[in-house]
Amino acid sequence: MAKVGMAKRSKHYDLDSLTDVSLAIFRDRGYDGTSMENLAAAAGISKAAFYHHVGGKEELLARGFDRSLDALFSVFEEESAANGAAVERVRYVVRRVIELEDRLLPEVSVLLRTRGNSRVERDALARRRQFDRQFALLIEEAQGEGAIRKDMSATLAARLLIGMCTSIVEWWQPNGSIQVDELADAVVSMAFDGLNVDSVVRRKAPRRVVEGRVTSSKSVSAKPTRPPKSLSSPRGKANATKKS
Amino acid sequence: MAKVGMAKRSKHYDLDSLTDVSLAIFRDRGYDGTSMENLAAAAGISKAAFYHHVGGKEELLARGFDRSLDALFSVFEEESAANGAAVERVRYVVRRVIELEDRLLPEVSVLLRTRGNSRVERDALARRRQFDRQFALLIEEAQGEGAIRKDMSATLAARLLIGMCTSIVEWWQPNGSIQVDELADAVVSMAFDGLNVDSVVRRKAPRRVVEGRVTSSKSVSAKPTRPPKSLSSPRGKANATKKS
DNA sequence: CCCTACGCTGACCGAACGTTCGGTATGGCA
DNA sequence: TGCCATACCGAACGTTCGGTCAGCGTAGGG
Repeated sequence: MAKVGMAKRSKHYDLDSLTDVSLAIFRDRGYDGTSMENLAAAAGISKAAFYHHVGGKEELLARGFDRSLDALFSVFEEESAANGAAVERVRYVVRRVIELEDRLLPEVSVLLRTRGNSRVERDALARRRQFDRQFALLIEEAQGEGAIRKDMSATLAARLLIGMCTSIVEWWQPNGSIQVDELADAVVSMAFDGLNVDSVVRRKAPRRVVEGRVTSSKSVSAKPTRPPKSLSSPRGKANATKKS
Repeated sequence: MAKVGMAKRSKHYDLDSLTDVSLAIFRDRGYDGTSMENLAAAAGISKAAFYHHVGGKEELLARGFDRSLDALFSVFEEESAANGAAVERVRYVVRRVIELEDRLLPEVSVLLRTRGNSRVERDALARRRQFDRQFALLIEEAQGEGAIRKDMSATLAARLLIGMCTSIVEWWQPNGSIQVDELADAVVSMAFDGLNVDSVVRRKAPRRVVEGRVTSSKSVSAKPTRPPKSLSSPRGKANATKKS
């Protein structure tokens, strides 16, 4: 049980970093399309050595699911998601989800692509559906407060809105040319104001306008309180090689 | 070569119907998560019998890709997508894409989930990216005509818009309680008018308003010329059984 | 009534899968 | 120095994969 000094002495691999690597590979080959050989190669060790640190393929998947789902649900617990006008809470959750997609891109991608072929996957799907339900409830609340149009069912609006958010993981690359905040602004703005030209000019919210144009061309719509820069998860590197 | 009367005599399986079955299974197990045994079982025949009709697993995938991509690109060729105001053409394409997702749900689902693990998949991805590029061009054109806000890049707007559309395949079920037209209306309306309460009341387009409310609570925004009810593709039935 | 062509089967193939095992190198501590 | 836990490897495990094959039953034309 001599664990003292372990973290220092062992300059080698640990479950967390191998999970990082694995999820990155899962993300771009798909879980079923990834072999343990792929993962070991990406980590730079043999398959057997890989198994020395990792319980199995499905454990890695489960850890990825937990990472994203825990992060997703914790959003609802946050101050700005629990108090205030429902619309603002919706906006806040949307922003936080997008930030999560940036910070936990592989985890969220893998979660969103899961089809429920195993027990682990089905459990994750159930939790995810629970999240969607909770989000739809928020939308409904905002409708009740008269802040979101009622001519569309809350369920449908919620599906389309989180659908727009989740589709981001398909093309998003962290540390790319576009900033996460810009992206979040764009999504919130498009979702609430629409793409029409006159969308920007709103009478409802007080917004400074100069000669018929909004003063800032970027970061349009309302900005709620900024979320905290907390939580864990460092990202590992991985060099994958595709087959065929 | 006595092919006369074949179609009549052979009341059994053909490539097209087996492709239908296979794509349905691919849709809910994922391509890599599906075995030929799964497909044969879903078709109700032995694996060997299945191979009697089908060239191989990848052929089925390729046929699915072709079905969706051909249908997707043919949308651009249609009258309403080629002529008129760019915004209307955007709206039209969005509607047609949603209809395609309804009519070719398995095909489109499989296409959208492809990760490029083989030559066939990479080719399909390339074609799909080409579609997205063409769509972004349309958006750009609409911006140039002053019909879509310019404070968001055409690329980003295109990604979010088609992202909203493509996310539909994750939960949509044909012949469900909600109609395809309603869905398309909702998407177009949310994308262009936004979710804000005052979104419905627009000064730009002439729209009848009674006491500050739009006359119709459903089917809000503009409706372009209806697309044709053409093209092929009957759907087959399949009873899949999950593993684990 | 036989012949042939076709639809289909069970038995099977080599390869790749996830996983395990026997064994070796290493490095901190007794 | 000797010891042992740890990190790692090559090889192989049993299973499942995508795919093949020789042969069987039968329908239809001669």
